Parts: sequence; structure tokens; C-alpha cells
Amino acid sequence: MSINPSVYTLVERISNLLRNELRAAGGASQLEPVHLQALDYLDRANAYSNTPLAVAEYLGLSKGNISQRLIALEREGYLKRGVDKADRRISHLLTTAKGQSVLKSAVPPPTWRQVLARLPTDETKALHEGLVRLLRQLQAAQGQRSFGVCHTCRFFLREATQFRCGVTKEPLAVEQTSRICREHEPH
Amino acid sequence: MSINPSVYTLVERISNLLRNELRAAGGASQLEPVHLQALDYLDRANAYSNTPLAVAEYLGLSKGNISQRLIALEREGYLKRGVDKADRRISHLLTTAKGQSVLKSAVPPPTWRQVLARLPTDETKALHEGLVRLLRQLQAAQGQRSFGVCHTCRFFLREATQFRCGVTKEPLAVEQTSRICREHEPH
DNA sequence: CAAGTTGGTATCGCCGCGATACCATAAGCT
DNA sequence: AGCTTATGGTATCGCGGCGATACCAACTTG
Repeated sequence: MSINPSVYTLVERISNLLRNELRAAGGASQLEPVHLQALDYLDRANAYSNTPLAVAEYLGLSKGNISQRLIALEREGYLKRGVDKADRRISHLLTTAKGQSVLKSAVPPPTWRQVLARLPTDETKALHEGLVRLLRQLQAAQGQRSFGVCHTCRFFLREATQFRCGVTKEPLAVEQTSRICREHEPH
Repeated sequence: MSINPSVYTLVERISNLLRNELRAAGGASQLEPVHLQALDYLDRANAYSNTPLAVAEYLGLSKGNISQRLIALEREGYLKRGVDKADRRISHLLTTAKGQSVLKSAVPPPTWRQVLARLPTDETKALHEGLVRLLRQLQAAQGQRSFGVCHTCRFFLREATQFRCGVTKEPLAVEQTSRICREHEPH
């Protein structure tokens, strides 16, 4: 039982359940899992990280593919696009009210929300820790970005009167520090 | 940090990593993730459970879809098909040497094998327990079969001289009792 | 033995996905 | 300054996974 089902198999099966739930949850709004995941990411990304390329890296899919998904999401009104002031090649995507509304009902899918809420807190904590370790190890092993938040980032600077990003050298609004960052690197 | 990233987000991201790794691992043999997963299941299913319908239920995909995937796998020589002696509608799929060979190198994907092997055993144990609970809860919540092994099944009978399945009433070969069963129900 | 049920396949259309080629803007070099 | 290279993003192509539907063959039930 400690071997079979193994951790790998468990992850595989839970992944499939998640994918199927997402497919079902997005069915009403005609959104596939990839759309919901992209929307969810953008809804939680900071100002550096809400670009098409960042979404592609986060989901591990090709930029061409993601470009098309985002165009579709914008066309359907789930996203709004802005142009970067400093670099006019870069798009910044923001979720609209419609986008946030579909997220609210579909991700996490209802079943997941319910099950996770009912898990005992100590068990949730242990599970959380194990998953964090697993994720970080996997990301490191394949050289992927970690996409964490400021407080767990090695470039995060706590100065006397404010926070600052050690990568961009810019001061950070407090609200931004709890958002996902593409430049994040763990300690 | 206990909220963000949440357990849900962690699972989502790990799932994506897994899917991408599987896609890469199967690339050499032209097999998509679904093929590798179906093969892996069949390689570990017992004699009741190695049918197209069972694969579809296990993966949560439509039987029409899975039927076509299995036909492709058989055509490429990864599977052999046998007909059930008692019910001639039913196919039984067995992995060939070629099928087992590709599984050996592709699932779990190399990165995963490596990372999981290096996780400290106590952490693995905690992670395993949490994932089992999560999986069982999710399966129960959406009325899916649990696909476990005999020793965790409420129908499993330990008799004086042998094991027996309480569903089919048949005696069980020892080798079969460590395989995945479609009729499995947890205690 | 007729009627309904179940395991499996055939076929259709949709669309996610990678690969490639391409464009526009930016950065680096001399 | 210009020339070259690098980077963010899009357009287009072909492949194939996927659900839905319809269908067939074998079993089951009255």
C-alpha cells in the first residue's frame, strides 16, 4: 500500500480528475481547461507577469498556442488588453468582470472546493508542504521558472519605508507583493 | 503562504508539469499522454479490468474516444487483444513486450522518477497519505469508481486456503490481488 | 422469443497543440 | 548614426485528441 498506488500514480489520477472537472466546469461558458487556467493565472499575476509569454511559460505550452487562446478570450470579453508603456511589443492582459465571474464559479471546480474545504486542517497542511516540495523539485529539475510571490523570492527587498524588487529595482505596491511573479526565484 | 499557493493551485501546476512531461516522454514513440496512461493502466489492471470500457472509466474519457486510442495502440503493436470466453462482446487488452518497453522508459517520466526517488521517505509517506485521502474524497464526490487493489477492497475475502472476490465469487490468484480492479470499493 | 441492455466501433466536427514562418519593436555593436 | 541580433507576439498549417451521435453485436430479462 505504500508502494501501490505510488505517489506518481496518485498524482496522475488526481490530475485526470481535475482535468475532467475543469472541462465540465467550463462547458457552460464554452471554455476549455486551458482557457480557465490562463484566466486564473492572469487574475493572480502581478504587473510584470500578465503577458502572453508569461502565460505560456506558466502553463508550459507554446507561445503560438497561448497567443491564440488569449485572442479568443479577449474576443469573448473575458480579457482586456493593454500595451506596455515602455516596450510597445508587450501586451498586458487584465481579467474583466465577466472573466472574474466565470472564474468564481468554475475554478476551483465545485467538487474540489467542497472536498478541499472538508479536509482536516492538519492534513491539508501536510499535503500542502509535500506538494510545495514536489513542485519546486520538479521545476528545478527541468529548469522552469517557479512563479511564486514576492515573500518567497530571493530578490525581494524589505526596506525601511517600503518593499522593492531586486530584479527591476522598482519599489513594490503592497498589493502587488501577493501576486504571482514571472521573475520569482525561491531562496 | 498557507493560502497562496493553495493546495488546489499546487495540484493544478503539478498536473500541468506532468502532462507536459508525458507529452515529451511519449514524443519519441509518437504516443500522446492518453496513450501512455491507457497503456500503464492496462499493464497494471487485473483480468476483470483490462477492457476498453474500464480504461475509459479509469481515465474519465468517453468510451468512443478510448476505443479509437486502443485501436491505434493495437495497430502499432503496443497491445494485443483477446476475446472474453464467457461474453464475446468483451475485449481483453494485454500489453506486449513493446508496450512494456515504452512504459519502462516513459512512465513515470524520467524527471519524476528522479525527483520522487530523492524525496525524503517521511515526507513521501505524508504526501502519499494526503493524496490518497484527496483522491478518495474526490472520487466519492463525483460517484466514480475507486480502482483500487484487492487488499483495500470491502469485497475482498480472506478464506482459509485462498483469497476470494466477493463480487464475482471466484477464487483469486495471488498475483491478481495486487492489480487494479474496476469493481473495487474502499472500506 | 421479443424487448431492452450493455460492450464496443464508426464517423463527424470542433479545437487544442506544436512547428514554422513571419512581423514589429527593442537592444547591442562598431 | 546605422546594422545586426534578440525578443514579444501573431498567422497559418497539419495532426490528432475529444465528445456526441448513431450504430452493431452479443447478452439478459420478461
